[in-house]
Parts: sequence; C-alpha cells; structure tokens
Amino acid sequence: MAEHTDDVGAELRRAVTRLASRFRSERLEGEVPDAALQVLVVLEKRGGMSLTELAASAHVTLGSMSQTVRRLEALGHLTKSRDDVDRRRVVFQLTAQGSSAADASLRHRRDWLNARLAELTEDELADIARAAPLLLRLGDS
Amino acid sequence: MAEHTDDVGAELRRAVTRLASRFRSERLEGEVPDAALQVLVVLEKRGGMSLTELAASAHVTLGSMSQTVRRLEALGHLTKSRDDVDRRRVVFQLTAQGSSAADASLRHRRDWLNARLAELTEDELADIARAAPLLLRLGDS
DNA sequence: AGCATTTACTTAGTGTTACTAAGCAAATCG
DNA sequence: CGATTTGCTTAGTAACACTAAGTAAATGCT
Repeated sequence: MAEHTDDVGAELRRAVTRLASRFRSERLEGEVPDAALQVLVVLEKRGGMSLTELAASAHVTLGSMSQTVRRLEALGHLTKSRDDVDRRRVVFQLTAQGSSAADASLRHRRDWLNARLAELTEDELADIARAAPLLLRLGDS
Repeated sequence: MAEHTDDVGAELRRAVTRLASRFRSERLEGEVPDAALQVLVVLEKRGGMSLTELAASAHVTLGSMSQTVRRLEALGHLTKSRDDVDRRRVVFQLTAQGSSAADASLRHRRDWLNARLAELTEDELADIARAAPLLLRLGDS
C-alpha cells in the first residue's frame, strides 16, 4: 500500500504540475494571467469584495493580492472604493470591461479544455469527473 | 454531454490549479523551487543533458532554462561543461550536493503528498490512480 | 476621553520563472 | 569561403508569491 501510494503520488504530482503549466501556456495575447482572471471570476460571482476576502479566496497574502488588484484596476477591469461603514476597508468591484474580459477568457479556456476532454472515452471522462473533487480536496488541505 | 464536459472541465481546471499551487506552498526554507527541482530530478534520472534537452523536457524556452540552470550552478547543484565533440553544446550534470538536495526535497514532498493520499479511501485512491495518467496526457497535448 | 492594541490595507524589496529579442560562437552546407 | 543553421547566453519585461515596514482606522480598556 505504501509503495502503491508512492507511485500514485509521484504520478499525480507530475500530472498536476504539467497540466497546470499547460493551462497557463494556453493564454492568449491580451488575456489576463490566471491569478488575475481568478479575481475577476470570483468578483463576478460574488459582487464587491474586500482585499482580505479576495486574498483569502485565492490563498495568498494581502500584499500579493494588493498588487494583483492594482494591476487589474490599472487595466480598468475593476474599481476600488472605500467602505462607508469602515474606512479601513476597500471594496473591489468588477467593471463592465472586466466582466467581458473575464467572460471571453473563460470561454476560450473552456473551449480548449472541452476539446481536450472530448478526445477522451466516456470511461476516461468519468474517471476524471470522479477525481476532480478529490483533487480539490487535496488542494484545500 | 457538452453540458457535462463543461462542468467536469471547470471543476478540473479549478482543482488542478489549486492543487498545483498547494504543492508550491509546501516548499521548505532552503529547498529549490519546482522548476529547478525538476531539472535536478531529470538530470539524476538521465545523467548529463544539454540545454536544449533540458528546455524541451520542461516545455520552456532556452532562455528560461538558461536562467534556471544558471541559478542551480551558482548554488553548486550542477556543473556545466562544453561538449568535446560539438563546442556549441553545453552539458549539465548533477553534483553530489545537487543530488542530495533533490533527494531530500523529493522525500519531503512525497511524504506530504502520501500523508494526504493516505487520508483517502481505497476507492478514492483508485479514482486518482486512474485519472493521473489521463491528466498527464492532457498536459502533454 | 485618551491611549494601547488590533485590524485593514499599501508599498517596496526580493526571488522565481516564463517569454522575447538580440547577439555570439560553432557547425554545416552549397 | 560565405551563407545559413544550430546551440547557447543575456538583458529586458511581466507576473506573482513572500516578507517587512509603514499608515490609517477601528476597537477595547482604564
């Protein structure tokens, strides 16, 4: 069993690292990078969010997230405002431009991945469908 | 089916991105980063390699790999020499220090991942074992 | 009310890594 | 022999992650 877990673990690490890198290399000219896109996506889903909330959702430090949103703001993809109730707090919100940039990027990424997944058999696809939530659990551990 | 692939794709992307980031955050003080470690690992497995070979195996440009190996050389983890047959070619080889650094790092990473995997059920582990090679295939597509 | 402490955020420095462009050296080809 | 190709290096750039240091605002305690 320990031997078996070893092999699975090594292969899993290799596969995940490689696939994550592959996702990144599919980025088109003009598209925002992954971390920035994830910010846009989560803002689209949840509306206005504070820096602390964004950093927590991305599992990065406040400093890192501050830099990311600064770049997105400079691109006009989001706005930043002070919370009226607690002036320490800033609230970031998606702009229309940011929303459409995110949608375009997501569509392109989805199409690429779906085309890859469509090359798999039904059984293979089912294997991946079963494994994905498990991988996410590992990632959140 | 298209709807189903969509959901699987989105979840897969999220899981892979998150898990890859999680792997990175498990790096200990003094350990080389992922890309550098992969160079050490592949040199350990295959002996001396040229810059072009290393870059190809990592799916990055020559420029990127040149920088990575430069840092590793500075750390004393590998040596660089000119090929006697073709003076354009450089050959990189692992040092004893690099080998032991890689082994220590791999052991730590393996232990962490194995501990995570050990928390899964037999069925879950089997699902991941079946999915890993598929993910690798996607990553190499 | 005033001060100490905590919370929320910003910024600069640093390291890593990926890409590109420009350039040098060596080998090959016609 | 010169043109072309191959192998590599380096600098510039962007992104992003961490840390440390600092400011501002809110909270809690006396």
